[in-house]
Amino acid sequence: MAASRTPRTDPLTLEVVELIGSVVNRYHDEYERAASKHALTGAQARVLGLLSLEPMPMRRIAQKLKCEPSNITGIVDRLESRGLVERRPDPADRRVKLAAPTEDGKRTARELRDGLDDFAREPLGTLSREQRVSLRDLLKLMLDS
Amino acid sequence: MAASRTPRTDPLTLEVVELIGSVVNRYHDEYERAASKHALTGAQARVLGLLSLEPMPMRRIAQKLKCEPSNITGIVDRLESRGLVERRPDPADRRVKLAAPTEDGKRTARELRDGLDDFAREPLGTLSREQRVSLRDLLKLMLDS
DNA sequence: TATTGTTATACTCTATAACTATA
DNA sequence: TATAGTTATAGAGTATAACAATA
Repeated sequence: MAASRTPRTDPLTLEVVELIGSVVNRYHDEYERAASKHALTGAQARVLGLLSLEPMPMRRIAQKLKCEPSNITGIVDRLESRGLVERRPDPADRRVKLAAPTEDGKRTARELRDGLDDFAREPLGTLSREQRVSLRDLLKLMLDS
Repeated sequence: MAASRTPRTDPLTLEVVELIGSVVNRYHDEYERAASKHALTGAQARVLGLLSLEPMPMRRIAQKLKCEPSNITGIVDRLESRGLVERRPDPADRRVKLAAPTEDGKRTARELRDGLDDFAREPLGTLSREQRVSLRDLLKLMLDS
């Protein structure tokens, strides 16, 4: 009568959660490895990658990274001292500083992105095209919830 | 004649990598959120979760977490000072200290694990049983590479 | 008054190197 | 001599609170 309601005890779901955990670990390791190849920390690599898509105010970086704005100051400081990022004034609001990647920073971001290919090539390389389509559709479905 | 060889430029693969990145972020956020509900950091939660499966020497915790053994001292110190973990002597080797969860620690680990249900319930909840089976099989295939 | 970025502070995680007690 | 755990140290990320410049 009372249908089992909690996914808590569903072995299949638990197995999938477990597997996703493994994927998360593997992805995370690859990301850190790619970053450290360029002597960057994970946080620095994330900020650089973000800015390579679009320059933005310090405050918005913090929103994207879900951390306090005060932290961004130090991270951008370190990227700037290495010539990968620069701070520009915002003509529209003199309080705002726009962080933007330098040419060197753009190149580093591109190489960093390519470094993730190790992830694409290995775990994903074993899947056929059809399987990758299935995986894509399932992940999209998941993330749209 | 020369078949396109690099997955680097394959849009489908890139899309899947992008989606996996989103899943990684979501999973990571849920994990941190569950940990901070118990006033634990991510590293503390990971160690506690590990020990809840099986008590082990300090050194092995470091291997599992892929960090230096010296770091584990502090993390276990903090867990121990909160009564979640204790250090026991190893009868077989007096150099070794076995870290083990207390009853309180076991309960916390269990609650932490249940906290991940938010992840299982929401993103995974939208998938049918058949879709979860497909996802499981694809992830297994990926991780076996 | 409110907002942007910064500084100051304290805590945690991290790697490295040196130390201790065992083996 | 080799190994397990620890300590000491320094760098980085994090949150909190207070500050200057600007809106």
